[in-house]
Formats: sequence, structure tokens, C-alpha cells
Amino acid sequence: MSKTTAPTEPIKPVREPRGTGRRLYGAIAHKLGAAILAGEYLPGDVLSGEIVFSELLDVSRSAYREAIQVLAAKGLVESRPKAGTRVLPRNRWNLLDPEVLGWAFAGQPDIAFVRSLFELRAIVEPAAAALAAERRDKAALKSMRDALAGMTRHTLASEAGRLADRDFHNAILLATGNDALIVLSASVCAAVSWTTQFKHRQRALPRNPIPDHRRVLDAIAASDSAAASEAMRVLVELALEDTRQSMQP
Amino acid sequence: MSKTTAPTEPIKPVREPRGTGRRLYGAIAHKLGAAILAGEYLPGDVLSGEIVFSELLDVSRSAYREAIQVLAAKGLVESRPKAGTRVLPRNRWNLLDPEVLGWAFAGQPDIAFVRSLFELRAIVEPAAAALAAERRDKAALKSMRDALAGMTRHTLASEAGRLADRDFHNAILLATGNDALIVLSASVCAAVSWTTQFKHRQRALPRNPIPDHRRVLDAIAASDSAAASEAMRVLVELALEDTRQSMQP
DNA sequence: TTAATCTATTTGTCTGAGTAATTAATTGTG
DNA sequence: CACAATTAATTACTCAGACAAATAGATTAA
Repeated sequence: MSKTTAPTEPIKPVREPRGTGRRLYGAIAHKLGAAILAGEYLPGDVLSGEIVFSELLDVSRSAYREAIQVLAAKGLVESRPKAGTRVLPRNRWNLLDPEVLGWAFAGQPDIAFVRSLFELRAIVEPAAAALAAERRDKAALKSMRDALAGMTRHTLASEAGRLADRDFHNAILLATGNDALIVLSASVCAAVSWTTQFKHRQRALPRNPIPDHRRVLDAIAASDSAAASEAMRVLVELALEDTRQSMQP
Repeated sequence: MSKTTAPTEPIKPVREPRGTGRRLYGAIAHKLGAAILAGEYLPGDVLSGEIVFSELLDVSRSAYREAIQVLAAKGLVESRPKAGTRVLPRNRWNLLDPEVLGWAFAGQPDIAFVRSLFELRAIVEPAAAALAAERRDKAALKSMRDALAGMTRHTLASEAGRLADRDFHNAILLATGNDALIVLSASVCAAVSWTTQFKHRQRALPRNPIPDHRRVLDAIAASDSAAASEAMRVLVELALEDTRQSMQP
């Protein structure tokens, strides 16, 4: 195949801080990953051949192959000699991988998937708050207080406020001392921050959520795991409702 | 550096069905990933240089680089020009990635991490059972019944019995209709199956778990989400105790 | 002390060749 | 005719070597 046809604009590394596509192979992985998540390639589809596809993208086979390794590592595709590189069925995808989540939200995010993420969050975060209440680490409590202070200074609609909110949830997760929980929430929180960022672009937050956050903190400080869980449940519930409002219309 | 020193036996692709190391780059990724998870390389350590390291392993730079891409995709390492390839801090690792979990259990698994996985399971699975009870899909119910039947035919200590047990839990997750939950449990279940496999090598299961499983199924069939959650909680609790017994001494 | 510049080192990208694995067609065999 | 063994063709995989781009660290200038 000749290089005359350029069906896609030339792949160029994106300059993002800590982003996924600072290098060429990263940019290709981002492009292809987002395309797969968006449904442009369906499970079972083959990605032409190495030579054909790399020429199509106008990059070397090395760069293309390294990008494919990234996708394969996340369970999106599988390469086999003679069979080519095929998109794997959706249940093999590593949907909780932070980068994959980023690709999922790069395009029009699937409503059902967003809902399932919030459902997962509604399961995990209250339980995490309860665990944190049982452990009640003093340093962790201080982190939460700091984050809460940050939220009082800035409104949640601001960038700084959202960061403080994230820090608050992160501090609780840290306080559980559970590595698996920490990693999991790191993924989910990243995704949630995407949706909230999406949301706040349209409308400001209708209510002041500080008291709700303080309730969680107080319960953890008092080692009341049941109250902590319940308070966190309310918090997630509210976040879900806000998101639903902004995504429905 | 010359190739005279061979500190490690030559890397060779492992022949596993659907395994991680069928190719050379996969074998390297497996070797390095397992080494990192085992703590042989600590966060902040650099992996020499591409040329040095690839010669050390006696493979080409391409194969080594593709292996590194896999590790980088899972958040284990990060490569930057002039700075080399460094092991990232543990909170960047994608610990819920099935492959990473496999590497974690390739060596002596960290007790604290196993505990945190069970803690996560104890959080997620009862909630999933409750969700399944709310949805109550007829096809899913049939899958659970089939898996349960498989468990009655074989004892849980057998390979077939363990597969049936996995199918049972999988069917419940499927019934939730929550993609995020499904992916998450796919990871955790894989890890748990590792530990149970480890366990059963030493001693047979002391009790017959069929009635406990049936209780979960009945509660889901009756759309009693509270009962389903509680029954599943008991199930996970028992599994945790069994594992604790076999890992303590 | 601070900030700008330079340089050496390291990863990133490209090219082209050859190897190994696997599917699919083909042939042989009951 | 059905089925197993063989072969051929396609594809990913591995290798080697060169050059480009980026950057951490030293050097110099303000």
C-alpha cells in the first residue's frame, strides 16, 4: 500500500503533563484505544496487518508494535501469528485500568457504563469509610481535615475544590490501609473526576456539600463505622444524582 | 558489557495455555514483573539501560523494549530519556490487573496483600449478590443452578469443583449486569483461585460448603437482597478463614 | 545565589532482513 | 466419504544497526 491515502490526520505526540501520549507509541495507543472503546472496532475485528496498518498511520512498525503491546497489556487486543491482531471480547478488557477509563471517557461515554461505575463506587466507598473508622489513623485524620479545609476555602465548582474533594476521598482510602482498595478507587475516582469535570462545565453545583463531608469525617474520628458508612453512602448518592441530572438531558 | 556473564538463565518463552509468556517479550515481562512484585527491584530503582539490560538478558533491544511497554502499561515502571527506566511507587501499580496479580502470586505472596484482597472481596461480593437479587435474571439463575449442580457432583477440593465454584461466583457477577463489577471480580477471583489452589495442595477442605452456596442462590431467586448479601458475606468469611488457616503456619 | 546554556547520555524512532509459529489448503489413508 | 498427516503461505516475532529527540546534570554567566 502506498502512503498516498491519509485517512487519518498524522499521529503526533500530545503534550500533556503526565499524559498518556507524550511519545509516539503512546499517541498511537491512545488513538487506537479510544477508537476501540468508542466502538469503531468491534470485538473480533482485525487490525489489518502490522505493515499495512503502520503504513496507514505513517509510523514505523516499531512504534506501532509498542503501541499494540500497550493495548494487549490492557486486554483490548491479542496478536497471534497468521491470525493477526484482533480486538478481544469486552469481558477481557481491563475496564478499571486508569488509562482505559480515560479512553472510555475520551469520546461519548456510555451511560450504562457510567452508571455501573457509580454503582461500584456506592459499594466500595461506604465500606472504605467504615474500615477507616475501625482503623482510625491519626495522620489520616489530619489529611482528611486538611482536605476538608481546602473545600471550605474553595467552592466545589472550582478546580481547587474538586482537587480537595478528591484528596478527601483519597485520604479515607489511604486510611483503610488496604492496597487493593486504594488502587481500585484510584481508578474509579479518576473516572468520576472526568464525569464531574464534564458536568461542571455546564452548571454550577446546586448545594453546598461541606456538611455532608464533615459528617463522614466526624464519624471516622469517633470510630463509628456504621455512621461513617451511612454518611458516605449519602455522599455518593448525592454525587450520583448530580451526575444523572447533567447527563440525562 | 560483554555477554560472558550470564547472571540469569537465558530467557525462554514459557509454554502455557493462554499464558502470559508465550512470546519472548512476554517472558521478559513476566520475569521482570514477578521480580518487581517480589521486591527485588524497589520503587525508585533504575533498570540499568536498555542496551545494558537487553545484553544482560541476551535478547535484542526490541524485545526488551516491548516487554518494558507492557510493564509501563501496568504502571510498574516509567521510562524517560536520560533518566532511564525506574520502578514507580507502589501506589501507581495496577495491582488489580490480572497479570500483575499473577506476578504477585508467582513468588511468595505478601500476607497483607492477600488479606486486603479478601477484604475487598468481602465488600464487593455481598453487594453483588444483593444487586443480583434485585435484578433476578432468569438466565443467570439457571447458570448459578448449573454451577451449583457441578459443585454437588465434585468435591470442592477437586479441580472441577473449584471451577464450578468460580462459575457460581461468576454467574452472580454476570447477573448484576454491572461491567465494572464483572471486570473487578474477574481479577480478584483469579487471585483468589491462586490462593485456594495453593491452599488445597496442603489439606482438603474441612467442611461441605454446598448448603452455604445454596442459601445464596435461594435468596437471589426470592429477590431477597438482604438475605443474599448476608449469605454471601458468610461464604466469603468462611473462605477467608480457610485461607488464613493454611497461610498462618 | 540564581538563571541560562551546553553537553553527554539515554530513550525514542526508523529501516530492513530473517526466523518462527500457525492457519488453511492439500494430500494421503482408513 | 471421513479423517489424519503434510505442506504451503501468511503473519507476527526477533534481531541488528543507525539516527533523532529529549533531558538530567554540569558548566557558565548574571
